Amino acid sequence: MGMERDLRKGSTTVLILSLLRERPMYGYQIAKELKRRSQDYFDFKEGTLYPALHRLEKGGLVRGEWQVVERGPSRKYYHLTEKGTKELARSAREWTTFARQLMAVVGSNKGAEPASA
Amino acid sequence: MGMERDLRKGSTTVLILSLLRERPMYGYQIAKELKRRSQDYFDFKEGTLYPALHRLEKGGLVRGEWQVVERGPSRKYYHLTEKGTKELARSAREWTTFARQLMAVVGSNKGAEPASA
DNA sequence: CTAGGTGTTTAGATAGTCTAGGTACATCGA
DNA sequence: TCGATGTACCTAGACTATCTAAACACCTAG
Repeated sequence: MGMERDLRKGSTTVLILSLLRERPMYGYQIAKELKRRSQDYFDFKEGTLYPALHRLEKGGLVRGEWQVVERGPSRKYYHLTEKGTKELARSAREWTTFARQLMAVVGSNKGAEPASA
Repeated sequence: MGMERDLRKGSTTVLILSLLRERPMYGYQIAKELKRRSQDYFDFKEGTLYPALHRLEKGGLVRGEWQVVERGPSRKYYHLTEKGTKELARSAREWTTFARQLMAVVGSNKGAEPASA
């Protein structure tokens, strides 16, 4: 029923901003790094990643700069703007609240015995 | 940028199933109960709730039965099916994993000082 | 009489994600 | 040499969950 897909919706932004907080990165690198850190749990598709980066740049949260490399395709390095830093703080709080609220309701349904027979 | 909206995407199903695990409920009741328990944090809109219930029923996760009330509109009570119980267990695990993975990356960006100036 | 609460339904708009294609070049194995 | 794979970016179109906003029907309180 495509739930794995939707539960990730909206998390893309905060994940990207979180990585960029550490240092500037280019798109391909962001995807690889995220995959590595999560042991393959997060695996950004290009159709998700690049539009997201463009959206963020348009919104003024990141700024991208092309950088030519000796061998291989040029890379577009993105870094956080001041606005992006603030947005990261805001959305990190928001996700924390959301996760807490969700878990308060979902609670311990992991075992999933029906409540009453 | 509409993030509050998207972070809720996909959580609707697991929230509904979680409530129905306790006892059968009708749509309006689900919305009110969820709002109450979360101190207004969750506030299902009708355009989200009812299509979701229909989707779940179509998918065989819940079954609805009309019940006539003395005074006031009839109510459609939904209860978990066996399939729904299993799906609840699965998606609860999934959300837990997701929340853990997300927090591992987002970590403590709540304070949001840039990593290196 | 009117406003608001109960209770369900749905058409249409919005928007983030995925599929799947493209471009371009380098490297490695057969 | 040829093909597959990896790097690195871009995007059109489809999909779909959510929201807005309307409708319908009844009840109660002011």
